[in-house]
Amino acid sequence: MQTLDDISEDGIEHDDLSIARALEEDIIFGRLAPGTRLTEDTLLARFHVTRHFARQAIVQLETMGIVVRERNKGATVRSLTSRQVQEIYDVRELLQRQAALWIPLPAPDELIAELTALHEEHGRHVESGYLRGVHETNDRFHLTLFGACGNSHLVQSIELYMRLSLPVRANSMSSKESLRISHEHHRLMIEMLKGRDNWVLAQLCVDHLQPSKKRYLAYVSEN
Amino acid sequence: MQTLDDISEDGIEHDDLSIARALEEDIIFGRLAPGTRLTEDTLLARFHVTRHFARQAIVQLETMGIVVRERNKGATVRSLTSRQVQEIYDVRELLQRQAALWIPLPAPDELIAELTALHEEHGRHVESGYLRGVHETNDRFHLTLFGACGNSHLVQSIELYMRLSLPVRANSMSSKESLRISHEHHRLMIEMLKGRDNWVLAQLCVDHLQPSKKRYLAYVSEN
DNA sequence: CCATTTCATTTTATCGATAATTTAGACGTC
DNA sequence: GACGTCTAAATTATCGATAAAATGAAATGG
Repeated sequence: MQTLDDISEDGIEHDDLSIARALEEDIIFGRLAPGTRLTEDTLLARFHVTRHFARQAIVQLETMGIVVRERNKGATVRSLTSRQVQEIYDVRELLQRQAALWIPLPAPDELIAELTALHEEHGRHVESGYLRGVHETNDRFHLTLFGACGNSHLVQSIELYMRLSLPVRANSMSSKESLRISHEHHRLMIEMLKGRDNWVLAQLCVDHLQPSKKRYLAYVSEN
Repeated sequence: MQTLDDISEDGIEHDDLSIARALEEDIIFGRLAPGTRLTEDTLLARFHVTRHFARQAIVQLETMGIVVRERNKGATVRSLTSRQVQEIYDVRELLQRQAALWIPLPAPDELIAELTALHEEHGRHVESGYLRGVHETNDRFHLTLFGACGNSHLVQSIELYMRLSLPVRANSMSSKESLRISHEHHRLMIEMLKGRDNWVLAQLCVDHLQPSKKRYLAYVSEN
């Protein structure tokens, strides 16, 4: 297992937000396993920033829900029990289903166009195996889609739960086959946006969440 | 209008969390109007803490969603447009309805007992006009109730949205009549917990939110 | 040999000072 | 009088140093 110390970030200017983003990526790509300790000094050394920023970044990560802090003990990458995963996904499904139901159908052409563009970029990244791009366009796709529901607070909560499920989704990034299935789901969603049936769309959005959840739960139950 | 400077907190030891709580209370009781600026120096003077804690408290309040920060400009108490209130309440209703639906009925006796105790305390505070107590027992009542759904993440999100709607709920604290109605709702909820009909309970929980929302929306529309 | 205490090390928490940024008002120019 | 520029005041952002707390290893006593 690679440790934090092996990763260096020379010559890049960092603030607390970019540190948080970098670490977020490390987690989804499995470079940082759940439970890993995150000491301020390590971040200090890796990102060449002052203690203030390292600290701030950890606070950031905590409010983003991907790190847990204990007083006077520092932070560790959040690790999820299967119970917690179940809970998180129950709420994710609730939120995303409702967002889908609230999207006015048929959706306007600009939205379709925007999503189609994201979808194509996503497809390219899947085929070329550029995981960072896959992850990023995937999230942008969903946030754009759900953004159409018109309730920005709901979208914010959806975003929060997307981050909470980061370690769960990490597994699914490894197989090109599952990425292709996910990509196909996205295509169907765009089709549904052209129609008038919110319920089918909502069901599709919920079904879309199942594979990575199931894969993760199966994975933890055998350990 | 009372300003921040008029309030002093001599002789009390504060950390960032207690400052956040104190300010939260100021907001719900209307002592701090939405839009009010919150400078670090003001908090410094009021709570006699170091800059570090004042700052931390503001960050806290920001993540709690009751304060907005702009870079290099400081924080202001969040003010909600009617659009935002509508959005927040749409999500609140979604979350609380689902939580109610997930509560296993009939509820265990211990839960009934716990809620009944809270309910009685709430009633006493209403009658004696002790608003701080009303607010606190009210929130504890709801968190205990929804906690019975078994999904701690859902409860956390419900809590978040309770805080987001703080300024909305502030209005309803002023009239004893509306507090009594609210109190009666709680009694009905406890009754429902003894039965087996989740849907009635859920509807009651949603209806319970309407008065303060409507009062607030009516209030802002006439200005 | 086990339990307990002490102590050095590691790590986080807190602080006051300084730097950087924004704001608003004074001033001059067109 | 409108417009832009320049300062001074107010305020937040950043920093390095120090304090406090937790941890684990070594020493001590039973």
